[in-house]
Amino acid sequence: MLRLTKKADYGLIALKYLAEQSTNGAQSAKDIAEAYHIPPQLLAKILQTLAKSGLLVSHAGTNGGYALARSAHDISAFEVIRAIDGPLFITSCITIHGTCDLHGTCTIKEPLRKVNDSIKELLSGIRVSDLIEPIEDSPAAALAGGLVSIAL
Amino acid sequence: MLRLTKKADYGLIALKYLAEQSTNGAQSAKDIAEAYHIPPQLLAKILQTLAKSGLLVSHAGTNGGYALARSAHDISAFEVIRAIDGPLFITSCITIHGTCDLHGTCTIKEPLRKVNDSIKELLSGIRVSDLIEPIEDSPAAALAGGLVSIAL
DNA sequence: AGCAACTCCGACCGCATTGGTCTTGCTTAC
DNA sequence: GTAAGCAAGACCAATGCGGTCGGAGTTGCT
Ligand code: FES
Ligand code: FES
Repeated sequence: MLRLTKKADYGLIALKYLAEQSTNGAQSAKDIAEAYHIPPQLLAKILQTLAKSGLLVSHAGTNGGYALARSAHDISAFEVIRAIDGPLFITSCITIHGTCDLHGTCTIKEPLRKVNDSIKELLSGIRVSDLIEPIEDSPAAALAGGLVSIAL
Repeated sequence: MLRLTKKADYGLIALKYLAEQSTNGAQSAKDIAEAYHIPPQLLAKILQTLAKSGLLVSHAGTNGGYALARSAHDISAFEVIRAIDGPLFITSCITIHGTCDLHGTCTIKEPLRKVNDSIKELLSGIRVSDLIEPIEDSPAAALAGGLVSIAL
């Protein structure tokens, strides 16, 4: 259930790496790929997507590479996933026609949308800076992540 | 992102319908399918899966059909989704080998697991009975759904 | 009991999406 | 000028989802 695509997974790994190495200037796609043993060409394409979305800045040429466009503290996991996997959402009702086949008959559409929003809130509360140093169950953790209440 | 399969969607619809019609005895898969204009054979298979998972009880023969195994108040959305889509989780690292290719190198595995757990908690707090009468933003809603705090 | 209708059940198949690769071209530093 | 690196597109293989088919079992009626 609720599978996150591998591309998004790779994207988050790369983001985290770039956040850690932010002092060393730009990092090439090849370097990141080798550091984690993931297909270089695939990661390159992912980074391009992220760059087009404005999350990364790219610099071509020798000693070029990618760097974070904003501070690691200011990039949410939700943005990353949305940039890579597109605005797909939990309601599978998005067919090619743009709308669900069961336009009026589906009765659980609205409750699921609420759930969807909650998950969105949850992911928006997670920033890449949080991935670097996993804050254990400290009081600050609840504050950092935020509280998500699900109301049907 | 985070797409819920159409099967699970159909399953939830069926569960809701069965909960509403619980007084009228068992309902056949064909009846439910026609009520919502979804492929009958497909829904049949979904109901079979749910029956095998113990969420529904099936009764063959004339005037047979399916009925809820437990009270609608006691079946969570999480159980339904898990029964249909299997125990797939947000970490896409479950290859055919059973474990991720990046066994030690992946650094975001643990944070994502926490997120996964939070979503699980969220879905577990939603019961089929909640789908029937959508409780608007009442104070009881927060109580019913529970509060989910995400702590990395 | 025998029959017929009805419903569940398991196996099967086409297709969309995803993960991954290759080729080509453009930009920049040295 | 040349090598390092990004950018962009087409292209391919496989997983798994959505959907379909025929069969086995059960119930109610005569
Ligand atoms: S199937 Fe379209 S809203 Fe549920
Ligand atoms: S890719 Fe396996 S844990 Fe992230």
